[in-house]
Amino acid sequence: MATPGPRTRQPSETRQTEIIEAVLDLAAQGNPADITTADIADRLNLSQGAVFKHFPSKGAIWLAVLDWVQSRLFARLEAAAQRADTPLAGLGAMFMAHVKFIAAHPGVPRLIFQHLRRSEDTPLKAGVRNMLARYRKLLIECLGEAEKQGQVVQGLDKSAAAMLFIGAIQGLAIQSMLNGSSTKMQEEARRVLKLYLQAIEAKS
Amino acid sequence: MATPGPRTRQPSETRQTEIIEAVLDLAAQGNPADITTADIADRLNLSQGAVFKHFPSKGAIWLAVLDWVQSRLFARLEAAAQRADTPLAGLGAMFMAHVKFIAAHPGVPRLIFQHLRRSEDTPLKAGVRNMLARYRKLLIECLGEAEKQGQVVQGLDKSAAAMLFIGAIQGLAIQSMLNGSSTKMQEEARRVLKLYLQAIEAKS
DNA sequence: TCTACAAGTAAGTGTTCAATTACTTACCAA
DNA sequence: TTGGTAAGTAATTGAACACTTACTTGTAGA
Repeated sequence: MATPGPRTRQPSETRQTEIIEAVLDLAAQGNPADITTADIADRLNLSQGAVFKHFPSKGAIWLAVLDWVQSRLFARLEAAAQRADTPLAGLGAMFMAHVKFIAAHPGVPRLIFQHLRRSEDTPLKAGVRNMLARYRKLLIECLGEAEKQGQVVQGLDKSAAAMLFIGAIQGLAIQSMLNGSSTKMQEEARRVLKLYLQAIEAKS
Repeated sequence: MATPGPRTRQPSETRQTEIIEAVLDLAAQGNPADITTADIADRLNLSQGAVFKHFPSKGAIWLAVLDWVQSRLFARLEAAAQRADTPLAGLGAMFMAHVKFIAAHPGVPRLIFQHLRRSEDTPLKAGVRNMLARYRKLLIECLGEAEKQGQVVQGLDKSAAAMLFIGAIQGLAIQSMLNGSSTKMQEEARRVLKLYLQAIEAKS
């Protein structure tokens, strides 16, 4: 038995991951901005004050969550790309992997958008920007490979293609945030992806 | 002279529009969630309490702002579409008109995303959803016209095409929110639009 | 001119929430 | 066994903020 009775006295490392998971769960249900340290504590059956034994501030929690998201998401994206046979198939696989990730963690888009909104340069926003830059780079590499192999039109505007790719996913994410259900999302994603590929594929 | 000296004692209707403009200005500078009624009052050289002479609650202010945005945006979109010669040109004109609107009112995407984040169904969120539905409908009509005239591929997935259109704009909006400058946005928009049209245009 | 009312102010109230404090308890190593 | 420390609690603090209240003032219309 791993956790007998009411969980007490976990090492800080464990608590930190528990807190991150709690935030993701709470973000999936409601407005991330409304998540309080008391909400987090409740979910772990802890007192509100105990949260601050494991993170120095609430901002530090957001940073840790962002870090978690980034490492998990990119692990999935890169794995999907490498499993594919061709660069273009890799792009498609990344698209669907990303959509799957969002469906599995519905709180993530909400979190991202929350930090985007601030116009000052917080560490949070820098983290989001960094993540998007990394994403663009990954996409442009893939597109470059595809161009070499003649899978996409020669002289393709790869920067614009990356932007449209990310925009398409963001559009889907927003759609699922609006109607609250991510059930149809997978199917819609397939159709949008198909259309996207029309824009970049080498003409037959 | 319309406004001599320190403005005092304006009719409520005037104040209401002043408040809406103040909110848009403040949202352009910072996090909309951080805008307080005191911030708004400061900007109009009023006391904080005076704001509530013109709106019953802060939520009513958000609703009024959303309404303002919706009516202005759609006026521009529809005008752009009608000025164009063909349905496809109309789509392009709408795209650029929307981007221009965002560049002119950088606070608007922030406001929209703010209300999207809540998962409960607030009137605000319903308003945003309604606006997006109206947008989709407008796009699908345009695409239908273009299909009739043979400007786009026959049997085009118009729903997916509308989604990709909106996603592309959202991607651009997020981009400009991230780097804080909307200067390059117009140029990037042109390139993304060109790519988008590749996806739907009838093959020559 | 005067008066009713819309528009304004200043000073609260109540609540929410992050962070702190003072204290307690479980656990591990010597 | 015992002492130090990491993990926990309950209670409090202080700031922020939406909204209210009691009162004042400018102004349009009779």
